[in-house]
Amino acid sequence: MLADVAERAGVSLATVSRVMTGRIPVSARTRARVEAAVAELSYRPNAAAQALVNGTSTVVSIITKNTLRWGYAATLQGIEEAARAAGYAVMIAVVESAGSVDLTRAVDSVATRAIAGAVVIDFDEDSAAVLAALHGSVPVVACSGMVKQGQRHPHAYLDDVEGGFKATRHLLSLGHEVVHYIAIPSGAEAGGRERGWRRALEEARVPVPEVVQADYDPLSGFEAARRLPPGVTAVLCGNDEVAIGVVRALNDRGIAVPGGVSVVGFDDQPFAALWSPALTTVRQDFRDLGHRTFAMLEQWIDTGVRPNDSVGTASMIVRESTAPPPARG
Amino acid sequence: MLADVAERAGVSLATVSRVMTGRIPVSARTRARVEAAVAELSYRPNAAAQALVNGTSTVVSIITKNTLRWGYAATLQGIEEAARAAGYAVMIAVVESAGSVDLTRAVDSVATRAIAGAVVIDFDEDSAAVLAALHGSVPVVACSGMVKQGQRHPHAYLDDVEGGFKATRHLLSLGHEVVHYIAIPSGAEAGGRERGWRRALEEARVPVPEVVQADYDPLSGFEAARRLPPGVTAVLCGNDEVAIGVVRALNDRGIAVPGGVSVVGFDDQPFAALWSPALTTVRQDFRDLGHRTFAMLEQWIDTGVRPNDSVGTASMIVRESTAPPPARG
DNA sequence: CTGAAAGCGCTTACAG
DNA sequence: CTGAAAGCGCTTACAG
Repeated sequence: MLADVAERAGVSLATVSRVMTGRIPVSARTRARVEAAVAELSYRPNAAAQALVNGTSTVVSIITKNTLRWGYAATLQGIEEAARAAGYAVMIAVVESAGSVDLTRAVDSVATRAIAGAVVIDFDEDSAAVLAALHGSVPVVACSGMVKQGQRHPHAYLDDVEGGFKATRHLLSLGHEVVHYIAIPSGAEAGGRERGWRRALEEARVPVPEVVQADYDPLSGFEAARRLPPGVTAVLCGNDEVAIGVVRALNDRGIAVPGGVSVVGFDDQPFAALWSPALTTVRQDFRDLGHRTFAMLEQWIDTGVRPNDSVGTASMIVRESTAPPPARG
Repeated sequence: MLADVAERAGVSLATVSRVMTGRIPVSARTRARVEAAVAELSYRPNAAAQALVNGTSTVVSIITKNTLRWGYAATLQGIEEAARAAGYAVMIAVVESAGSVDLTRAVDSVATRAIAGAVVIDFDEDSAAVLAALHGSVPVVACSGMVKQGQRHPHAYLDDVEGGFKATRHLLSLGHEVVHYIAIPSGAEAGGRERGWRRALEEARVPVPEVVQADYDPLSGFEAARRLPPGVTAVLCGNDEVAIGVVRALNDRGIAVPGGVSVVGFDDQPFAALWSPALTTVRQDFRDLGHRTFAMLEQWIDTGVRPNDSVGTASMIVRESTAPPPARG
């Protein structure tokens, strides 16, 4: 194709290449001729050939377990935005399980593709497994909900521990004597939330009840709420969707929120503010997490120096679903 | 790199290439030697070189305006799943606006990258603009919420018109005399919903009230609800999130749902079933839409013959947010 | 069954 | 400022 342009413009391949890359001086006349030819032929360089000769590419790969759930999708959006702004195209590789097939695929996606770097959304154990299997041909940066020491790859973090801690403190300060936790599936992210909850209870020298396990969705929250022991007055949920199910289950049993039980969510999804009752929750800025993660990757690609970790903060959003515990009967 | 393997195994480049591609007979002994060398060197073929020589690639590109909102994200997930199952890697190109920069980028992403084909999530005008600008170097399939005639590219459809129609019929059959519509931003998808609503009203020879415009999010639904005229008894919303905001706005004015006003959502997002009241809504299977879209693309890539359009169906999910209108005061 | 050689579409020293 | 040539890492006729 380059050859077509060269012929049309009456110059050599090299010259066309020079005006396309724009790095080396070309006379104005020649440049104009070439540009005209490019336009007439609506020529587009072949990315594969460029990648081959340059040894580098302008694509980055995002490795993730999921693309639909709020935390993942919002983080993905943040990464994509930042990558696009920096002129990179993005590939996405989904690792559905830690099975060797999926893992190999994901690892290959960074090893065999001509990519400039990769980011892994390290929110769960499957992504963590991929991360562990990634050996450094290109820069790889990860993001996660909980600060972990001794990671092989640089990380951008959200502070889920702080989030869980603040939420639990909030409930305690309202006068609740016990705060229950309904967990989303474990992995780094959930782990941090639970850990913050536990720490707040321990610091307050208050009993730490058994964790009730849910999945990510509202229905699992609904079912988990049934497994809550009697006498509960406050519950922190692993995410807002679970909280929705919990509130509904409570209401169905004739228990008002927050009159009978206080409920706190996690994430501050868009619907949280408009729920009835509006959900008290912990806001995590996943999009910013994505921005930070990509910024680290870009810096690494550009300068060759491994970036430092980055940490975000969680903020408490108090709305209508929490209140002091009901007076003892 | 191939050369390293060849040297290590004591064979020619061609032989290594043959065992890698597996298409041409190689003696068992040679194959074993090569495979051993591949393993020892943990050799991975360079995708750029392969793409260059093969002229084809195993990546498909997804072009979309958004990756976070429910309809887009669920469709994206469906496409990705199907692509992965078929052995394709996926790139994603986000077109944030119809501005020429964004448009050019998106078009280039299919023109310059070595891709096997592309799918565009044609839910809005910006994606439609990209679609219109795509001229056929590789197969391109689109998906959309409303059947449109005379499309240049094959489409997989959701039947939003049917969905809007069914929802409106449901409200009418409950005894409502007027059904209002709160629209999400227009573009193909929203357009179909509105069209179905309008058709149901016209068929019933009932007045068609003015459309109230919202955005995609709950807050915009909340605000839109304030612009509803007095005396409303039934409202169909462009999506579930808007419905959430509408319910809340109504409640804040002391109007019960469904006691005072019936509200219907659209999409059946996971939270809809656990809402209070549980949301009556129209289920659209976006994930299946993604599967169908990719299947069409794959067929086109494999057989070279342009696929036929595919149409899905919308189903009505009746829950708690709809009821007969209140008795006249 | 296996090897030597050409070629995929570019970029970039190296000469002029 | 511009061109001829080599080379990026593979695959695939073409000979043997």
